[in-house]
This record gives sequence, C-alpha cells and structure tokens, in this order.
Amino acid sequence: MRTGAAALKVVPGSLSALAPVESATLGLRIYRGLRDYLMAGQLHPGQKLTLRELAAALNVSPMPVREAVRRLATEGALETLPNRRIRVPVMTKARFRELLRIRLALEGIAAEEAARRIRSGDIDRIEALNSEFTREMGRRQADGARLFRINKDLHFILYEAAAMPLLLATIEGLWLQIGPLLHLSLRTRANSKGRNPSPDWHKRLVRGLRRRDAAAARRALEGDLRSAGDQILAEGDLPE
Amino acid sequence: MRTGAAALKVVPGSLSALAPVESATLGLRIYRGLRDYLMAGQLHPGQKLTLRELAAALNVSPMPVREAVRRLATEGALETLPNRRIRVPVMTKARFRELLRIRLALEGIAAEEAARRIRSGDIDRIEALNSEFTREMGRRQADGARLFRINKDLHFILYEAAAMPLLLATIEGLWLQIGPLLHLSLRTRANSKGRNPSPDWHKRLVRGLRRRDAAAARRALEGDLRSAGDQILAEGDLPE
DNA sequence: AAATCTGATTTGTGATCACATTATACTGAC
DNA sequence: GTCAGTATAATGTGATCACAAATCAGATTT
Repeated sequence: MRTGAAALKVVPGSLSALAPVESATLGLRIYRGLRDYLMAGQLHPGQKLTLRELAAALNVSPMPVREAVRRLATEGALETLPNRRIRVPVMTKARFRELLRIRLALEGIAAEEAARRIRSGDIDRIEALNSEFTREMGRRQADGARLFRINKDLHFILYEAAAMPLLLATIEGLWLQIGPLLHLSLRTRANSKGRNPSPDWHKRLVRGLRRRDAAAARRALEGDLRSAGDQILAEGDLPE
Repeated sequence: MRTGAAALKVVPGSLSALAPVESATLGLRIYRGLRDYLMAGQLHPGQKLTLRELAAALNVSPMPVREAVRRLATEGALETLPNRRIRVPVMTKARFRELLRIRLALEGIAAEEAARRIRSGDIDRIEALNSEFTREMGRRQADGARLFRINKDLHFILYEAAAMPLLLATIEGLWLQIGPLLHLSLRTRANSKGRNPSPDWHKRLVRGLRRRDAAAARRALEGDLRSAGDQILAEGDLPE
C-alpha cells in the first residue's frame, strides 16, 4: 500500500474523486513560498538574507529554511557567497544575455513541440490570457505584478502543452532567475505605450498554434522573448 | 578583508602564488563524492538509498548527507519518491529522448560559442584526448570507465571554452543524468568495433574549431551526440 | 494458500544545541 | 579623521535527539 487512502478498497465511482490528502514537508512549503516571493520581485538583487531571520519571520526552526534556501541556491535563484553568506544574485548584462540565449533555445523547443500537441482548449486559454494582458497593458497605471502573472501563466500553458517534463523543469528554473526583472520591464513597457512598434507576438503565437505551424510558433515566441529582453537591456538598469 | 590570507599585506610577487587554503563544507564534499560515484555508473537505476546508510559508510552524521542528497535530487540525479524514499531514477526511453533533445540545443550553443572563442591550445588538448579515445576504443577489451572519462573531459574543454557559466552549469546537470548510460554505451560501442560506419565526429569537431567555423562545430557535435544517443536507444536496454 | 491485521523496526523530517568562522562595534594610536 | 587592533555579537554548519510515517516480519483469519 502506498498511502493511507489507497489502503481503502475504493469502489469505482464512489471514492475515486476524493481529494488526495495534501501533505508537503515544511521545507517544501517554505521553498515554494520563497520562490513565489522571489518571482514576484519582492526581494531585490544583492539583498542579504539570514536563515534565522527567515526562520523567525516564518515561525519555524532554521532547519527547513536551510533546506529551502539551499535548494534555491542550486537553482540559481539565491547565491551562497564563499563567506557562506546568502544573498539574492545580482543580474549583470552578461548573465542576462546568456540567460536569454538559453531561453530562446529551450522555450523555442517547447513552442515547437506544443504546436504539435496542444489541444484547442488550451489555445483558447492562451488567447483569453492575452486579452487580459493587452487590456491591463492599456490601462493608465498598469499593475506590473499582475502583468507578470498573466504573462507567466500564458507562457506556461504553452510549455506544459509540450509534454516534456524535464524541459519544463529546466525552463522553470530559468524563469526563477529572470522573473523579477521581467516584472520590472513589463511595468515600464506598459507606461511607455503608444509608440510600440513591435508586433503582437502573443497574437502571432496563437495564430501559429491554430495552424499547427511549429516553425511559426517558435518564431513568435522568440520574437516575444527578444523584444522583452532587448527592452530590459536598453533600459540600462543592469550593471556591468 | 575577505580571508585570513588576504589580510596580510601581500608584497607583489612574493606571496601572490600562495595556494588558497581550501575549505569546503562537509556537505559539499559529500555531494561531489556522490556525484562522481553516480557519473561513474556505480549506482544502478532504481537502487534505493538511505541517509543513515550513506552516513555510516562515510563516517559522518546524516545531516551533511541529507544536504548532498537533496541537492542531487533537485538536479535530477537522484529522486525522492512521494513516500520520502530516495532512489536512483530509472531512465525511460521517453526521458532519454527528451534529454537528448535538450542536450542538442544547449551543447550546440556551447559548440558555436566555443568555435568563436577557443584558444588553439585547448583545441590541441581536445585533439590529444581524441587520440587517446580512439586508441582506447581500438583495444580488445576497452575500459568503459576510462572511455567515459576521456570523452567527458574532451567535451567539457569545449563547453568551458564557450565562457558561458550558466550554460555550463546546466549542461553539467544534464550530463549528471545521462552519465551512467553513456558509460555503458561506450563499452558496447567499443566492443562492436569494425562495422562502425559513422564518421569520426570528434575529428570533424576539431577541424571546425580550427577553422573557427561555428556552424561546422555545431554539426559535428550534434552528430556525435546523436550517434551515441541512437546507439543507446537501439540497444533496447531502456524500459518503456 | 492468500489476504489481512498487528507490532516492532527503520526511515526522513524538524528542533535544539555546540562550535568555528565571520561580521560588526568599539577602542586607541598616529 | 584614518587606520590597525580587539572584543563582542551573529552566522552557517554539523551533531544529536524526538517523532510521525513508512516498511517489514510474523501472526491470524478467511
């Protein structure tokens, strides 16, 4: 028997819809919390953290915090300096360009594969999210956090449709590193609306998906990543 | 001051060649040991591990072992089942194909970039390693472990020459997952020598690098990965 | 015989403690 | 003021302990 629930003799159709009892370890929940916090841009680059401080804020012992922090460190979302200090990594232009190049390759694969396998319902969901996205983009005071969330959901519907779990995990790791910056850029881009000469890559993506055109889907996605990346690089906030 | 050594007033040319005192945490050393052990194919897929067992074998407390194991788990080199059990992941054909596709994309980028930046001395080193490789390949009883090590060193000279640290770390993570399998395949391929119609991809790679031809270097590397991958898939040892 | 139950053992997880190392505040000398 | 030196506080690391959950062996029932 694997779990307590599985030990019951399940009569088909009677208990099969039972929600599995959720049990995550403390370390895992703290990891997720910190991850979302980082993605939302709530921790700024260079900021130093301490285990005891985090533990006190979360009301747990330093132990599970240690685990969560070390996991984020191996994913590149945090950094342990040789002095054993923990901090949020600073994004340099070189690091950002490298990240972008890797993303173009991997998310491009995901786009191609998704174009072949995605169900039309998921294309509808992407289209709906894009409507929300452009609507929020058009507002006078666009909500950067909301834009980021919508954009992220939109992209990950695509990536999940590729049905490549290892690729998905790798892409998630990359987003974890660049998330906060995207967050900033979206707000800026929204405020500088009006003179936006770049095509609507999301819309092109949807068209490519509907046609099952893998190459077109990849081109649209690459255009989206590149335009966002160029914008961030052009803003000049990045050191080095 | 960062370290004790740096606190000394270093007279240029007198102490500057002092070897930095090496201090790695226990967890890090255990991680490296387990990683090399996994890469060498000493742990077979599906094998179950326990923290206390490893700790006893290494003569340390379970704590640093826990850290090393969890790090390997986030890198995909180990697996923690929902039952909290730890085991070496089993490689399925689907997972292997996905891995190969990601490797083609990322190691292809590294090959291109390396072709532009590599110094001729490193090309010589690659050429020398390839000589060793073909020599070992030609022996009656080829040493699979040695073949794997030579092949790995050869590839990583290339990847380091690309000077993309993030890309390098990602590629290392991928090798960590396929390492054991390559290990097996190389032995098999060496034993089935004679009827080997595939071109010498390593040699083509060296030629491409000398010509600074990024496209040729990528093609050669892709050919190498594909031929090794096809061989492993054809052997049929992989489940599912 | 095969399946179910039950108790003992072992597992990973989290808390607490000890310690070497590092950062920080403080002092005094020039 | 600026810098070297020192003492105090705080940090990450690793060991040890406690505990719930999982595993396994043997007993019992169907």
